[in-house]
Amino acid sequence: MEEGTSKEPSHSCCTEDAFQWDTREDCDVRQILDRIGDKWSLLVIALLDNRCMRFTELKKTIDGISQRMLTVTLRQLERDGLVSRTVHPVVPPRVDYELTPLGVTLHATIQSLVTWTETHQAEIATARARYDTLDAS
Amino acid sequence: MEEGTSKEPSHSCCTEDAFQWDTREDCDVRQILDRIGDKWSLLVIALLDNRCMRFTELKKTIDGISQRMLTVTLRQLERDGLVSRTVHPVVPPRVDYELTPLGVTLHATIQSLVTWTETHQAEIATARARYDTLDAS
DNA sequence: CTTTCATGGTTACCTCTTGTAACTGACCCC
DNA sequence: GGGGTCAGTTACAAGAGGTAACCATGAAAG
Repeated sequence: MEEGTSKEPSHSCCTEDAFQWDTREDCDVRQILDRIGDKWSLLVIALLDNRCMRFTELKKTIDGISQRMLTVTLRQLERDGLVSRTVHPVVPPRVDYELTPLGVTLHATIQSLVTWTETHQAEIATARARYDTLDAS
Repeated sequence: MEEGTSKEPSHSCCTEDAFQWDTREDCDVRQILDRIGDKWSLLVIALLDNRCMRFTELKKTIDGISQRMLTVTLRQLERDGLVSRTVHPVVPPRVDYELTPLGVTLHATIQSLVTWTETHQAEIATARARYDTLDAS
């Protein structure tokens, strides 16, 4: 009944037409997704919603980020052209971070992710609770 | 001219009305974003587009993922109620992974992220090249 | 004049997460 | 009975990230 003896080449039970994008580690899409999908970039972009923020302000706002990782994350986002970094030659130093036009286009998508999360957090909490009780049985 | 002497409480140069969501490390939204924004979950969900896939199939498709991390990622997604795991009691074992209805709602958003990445990869590549040459000067 | 403080970092070190590779267990085929 | 398949698990190495201390500058405080 089950054709799982690995003789059957039809490995997928539903549609066969594959994903249309490249999953190779060295392709552009993967490299960009790795950046977006790291621990902090998403949060930084989500916070920089049509306003600029200073380094310390971001650090205070993003609970749990270390100074080093905020620096690293912002440099990467700057390198990707998503965030602009403006140094004001004053003392104490003042550096403003702001989304670039490209960053703004990404912000919209990321915001929808955040919205999804807000909308479905209760369902996920329920699923987790159920999974954990099943595990304990 | 520059009011950067830290006497000014108005730390933001643009709008002051803050982000509406919680950035605390222990809040639901952050925990879910941490899951979504890890190295592999995004890719798994993106690939499970209205079809089920077997473990080995996912492993072959997602270039660079290790067996261990695929196991861990799938278990987490299952715990979150985003992916369903179906074990067929055959030999050799056959396990099908599929998006749950909740997972499908997330897939739409993640797909828009992938689409954004595809659309703007050239711009990002350009930005990176420019940044790197500036750095070398 | 000396001390203190603030900002936006950088550096050394140590921990925790992830990758690597070998092993398992059930059964089929040869 | 030796080798192959699938879906893992385990021990260990490598790499990413966290922690805390330090730096430069100049204004303000004493």
